[in-house]
Amino acid sequence: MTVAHRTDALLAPSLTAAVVALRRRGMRVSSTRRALLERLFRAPRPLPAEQLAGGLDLASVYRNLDALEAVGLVRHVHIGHGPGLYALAGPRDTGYVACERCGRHSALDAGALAAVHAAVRCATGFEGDCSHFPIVGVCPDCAGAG
Amino acid sequence: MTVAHRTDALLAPSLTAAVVALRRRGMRVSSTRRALLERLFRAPRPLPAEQLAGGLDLASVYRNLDALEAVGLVRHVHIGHGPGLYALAGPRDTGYVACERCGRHSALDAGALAAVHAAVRCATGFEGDCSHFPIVGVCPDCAGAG
DNA sequence: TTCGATGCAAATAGTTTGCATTCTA
DNA sequence: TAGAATGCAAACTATTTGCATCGAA
Repeated sequence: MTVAHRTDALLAPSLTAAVVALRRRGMRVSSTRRALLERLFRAPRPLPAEQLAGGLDLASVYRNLDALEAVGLVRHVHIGHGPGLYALAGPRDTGYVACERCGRHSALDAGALAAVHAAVRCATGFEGDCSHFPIVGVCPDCAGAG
Repeated sequence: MTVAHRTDALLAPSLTAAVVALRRRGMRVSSTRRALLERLFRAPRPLPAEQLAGGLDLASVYRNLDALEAVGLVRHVHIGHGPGLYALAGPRDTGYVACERCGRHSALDAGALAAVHAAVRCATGFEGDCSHFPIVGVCPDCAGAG
């Protein structure tokens, strides 16, 4: 059984759609930005900026990731140590679980999210927000791989 | 209603107990280390190394926090952005919720933790580990303060 | 032909490491 | 008095910012 990198639909289902979305916002589509988008669409899992850069200027990559995230096309995950991991975004307001070994993340369905929120709220009074900072754990693949 | 900084017992309930625990491990109790421990016992909430240092050498503080954490007396929390936050440790294997605004954290009781784990496992197959990387959210105080 | 995006370099925050010196056990 | 811990300085990683230049719309 394989764990999907994304279990929900992308906000922009294709590179073309993403480009259209950007232009609609008045944002330009430079070669660097297009290259970054292509890499994001090809990425099998959330990746650190440095890995997404691969030759592109790191500062530009960070600026682009910020811009794309501000527009809602990209999301980043902080899993404790190590660099932030970036991936194309699905719809907001979902909760996520991220693997602390490989960085993959998976969405929680509405029921699971409600159950988590209820347990947390009831035990502590906290309002959990797993959409920006996911619950960290170990995915089945990594658990299996020891 | 006030949110407790720690809802569980400390591993070392007093400075004296902590010092004894260290010596039993063959660790020395220098003035810097003792000062750091005092500050940890006085801290009303998890604090960044820099704040715990306050005059002490930062490098030494980091080395000490690492050493104390290795021994299990201290635990640190990463809440996305910002520096790591350090606090005296309670018993392991508990789950935690951390406030992304003020850094306070609160333990999940066994029932709540089991509920969270079950929801996460069932929805995604992931094994959540909220003891090292807590669930991030907003505590009642911060939520109230807007 | 404008102004958003780029590339380079330098700055920053948080943390770690090297090393000679100090001090605890 | 051995070696753990310290303090200072320098290295390091991840990220941000300043600025002159370039290029997409």
